[in-house]
Amino acid sequence: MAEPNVLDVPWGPRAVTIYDVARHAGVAPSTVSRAFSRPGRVNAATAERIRRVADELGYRANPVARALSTARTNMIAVIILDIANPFYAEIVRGAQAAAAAAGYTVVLADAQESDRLERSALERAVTAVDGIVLASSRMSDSAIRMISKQKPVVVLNRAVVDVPCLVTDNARGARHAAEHLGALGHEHVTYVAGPEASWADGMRWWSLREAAAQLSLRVRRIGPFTPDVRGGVQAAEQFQAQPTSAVVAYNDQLAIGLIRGLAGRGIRVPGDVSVVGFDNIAAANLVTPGLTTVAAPLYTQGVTAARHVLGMIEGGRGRTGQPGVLPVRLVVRDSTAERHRDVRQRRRGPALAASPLAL
Amino acid sequence: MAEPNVLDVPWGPRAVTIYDVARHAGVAPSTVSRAFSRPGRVNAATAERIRRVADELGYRANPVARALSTARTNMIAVIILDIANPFYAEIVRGAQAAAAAAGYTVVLADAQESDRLERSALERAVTAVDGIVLASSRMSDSAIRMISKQKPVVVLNRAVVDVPCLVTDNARGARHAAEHLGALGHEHVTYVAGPEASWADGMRWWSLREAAAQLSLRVRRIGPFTPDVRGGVQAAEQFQAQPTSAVVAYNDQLAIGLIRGLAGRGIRVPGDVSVVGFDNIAAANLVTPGLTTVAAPLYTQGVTAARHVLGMIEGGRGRTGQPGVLPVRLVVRDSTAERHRDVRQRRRGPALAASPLAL
DNA sequence: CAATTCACGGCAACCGATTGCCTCACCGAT
DNA sequence: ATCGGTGAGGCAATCGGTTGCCGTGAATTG
Repeated sequence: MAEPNVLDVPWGPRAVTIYDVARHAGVAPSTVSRAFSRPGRVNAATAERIRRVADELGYRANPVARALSTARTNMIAVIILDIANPFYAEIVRGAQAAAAAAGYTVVLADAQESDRLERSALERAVTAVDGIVLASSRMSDSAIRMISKQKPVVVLNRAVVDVPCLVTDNARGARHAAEHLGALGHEHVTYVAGPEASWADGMRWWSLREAAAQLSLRVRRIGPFTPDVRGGVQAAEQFQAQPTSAVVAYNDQLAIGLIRGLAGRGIRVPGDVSVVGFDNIAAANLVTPGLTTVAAPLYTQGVTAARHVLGMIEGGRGRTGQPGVLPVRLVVRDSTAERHRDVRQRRRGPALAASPLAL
Repeated sequence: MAEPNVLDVPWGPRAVTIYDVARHAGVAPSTVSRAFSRPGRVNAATAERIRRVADELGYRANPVARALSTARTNMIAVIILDIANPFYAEIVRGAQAAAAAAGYTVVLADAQESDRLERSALERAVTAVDGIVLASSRMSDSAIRMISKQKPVVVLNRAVVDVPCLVTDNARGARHAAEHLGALGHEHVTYVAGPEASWADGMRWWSLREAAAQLSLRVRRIGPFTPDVRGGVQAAEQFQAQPTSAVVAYNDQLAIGLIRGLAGRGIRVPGDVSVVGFDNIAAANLVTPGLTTVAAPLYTQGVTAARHVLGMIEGGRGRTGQPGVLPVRLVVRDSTAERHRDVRQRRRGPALAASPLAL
């Protein structure tokens, strides 16, 4: 009778609050609140009764109200550039696991590779969450520093002065790639570059160059290309103009696209050209040939980043000194092989034959 | 002097509120609030002054406080089963675009294929967002109905009575696949099943069966398998015991894994076996051979779902009658071909030769 | 036995924005 | 001169928890 007909109301009667519970349990609202959030503060029997009443009424704390008074939302944002990029999946998983363990929820925001969208996502996030993991960003260093002044921020795969960062060991990765190719007899390596705004791209190219110099390999760079399969196909066209027997690509998508593009031009991998990628995305093991690539501990990176943010939320400022560096390893699959001088091997390679370069 | 040293405070002094703005502008807080949210309600000159002061002070409305009094968070949750599953990427993109257009933010929650995690994600979401898009779910119908009583919910790729749903035309998709295979001369099709809890799996198998009957094809079913590449590799083993010349897989990952697994056993696709997948994930076009698959308008599905949820939030209940059905199309690539009776074609197929079935 | 501590629960003031209602000033119209 | 209308702004309640402080009765202590 006093109960309104549930079917009439759009989405149920207004949710039950601590006030409802308090009334039914014959206590003050504050006691209800403490019964849940301050164990030991209220008498065990009372707490039990409150909990029972709350259960019967179907009470759920309103996180918005809680957030307003505590200034804690118990959420951290993970901002990724592109949800379609499998690279982020493991990072997100790791962050989610670490956050959940600490009672936090991860909200994911996808910037869709757009500076503008990233900004607006951040704009909202900064006021709505307790901390932020920027899993690679296209924004300027100073913009990131700005955000970092307002909320705990950890930046991934990029070094920003005065902001806690967590990067993978691109230098060592590039070195591994160079050594691997060198050991296979390659003497000339092309680097297929990703976005100019990418910090990782700079690191990878620079380190590859460095390593190549030490190993007496010659390197050159083509690009930039958009870091997806399409970009790789485009790269193939440009590569063909001046081919080399070995390629290191900014990431796996580029590498995969490149291999596709080469195949379309009758250039075989690894028969004619060896290709190394970066990131070890799931697809790297799906394509034919399997892609040799530099793998980073992505899950661990996610966990570490989230823990760090959480630490900054609870504690004080984070270490903003040197960026944390995560180890990498080279996963050797079938896209790299010994260099072949033997031209007979190339069955359908007129374009290559026309090239002045000896592969 | 009165200003505390910014460097001393963990994350800036307490954010500036409408009260600060009001004081500096010499008006009441309510006027500040209206200046922003109720255009025309305050004098243009006053509004302008308030806006200027707010800018100078760096005022940003606190979404939590706003949400508390309006009972609107302006967020919708999109819950996906597995962030690593590329299938969801386009859906999320579409939902995000539609939400953004309406001034809403999408928060993504990844259930990691776990009923428990999905539940807890939902548990939190239900109180923290205005509406929910369940992009496929492993929960029970009744649990979903429960949630749907509390907040606007739209379910994707699954039909739940009394809850607004949006599915792709699995029946037609299965028919297309069957017709395509039939036209290529295949007479016996194996369905490689996905999770039993998947509504889509049931639909696909059932419809395939139906279509096959009409086309006088014989079908059988193996599985269930986990809907990832690994599952597909396992399926290959089981398939080999009783091979057929054509296969329809629950989704692309399974199809890709199956092709891998078959290749490892010397069975070639499409030479020996034709394979059709579902979903048309990005990788379907990356693998070799390119995967023939049933494609659905995923982006559109995301847009539609979000619009629907938004409509329910603003308006009343949603239509819960028949589920909306989105059209599909068959993308023919290289994993399907004419059936070969010719055994010479199989160079390394002893296992197949041992089979009693004529392919 | 008096003094003090302690456990337990209630009161009420927040958190920051929104909004219904009221007041006041000023307008033209009667 | 009076009245109704209207534009502009302020007051204060409200959303639902949280938490500092206080009061009470009981237990502990010297």
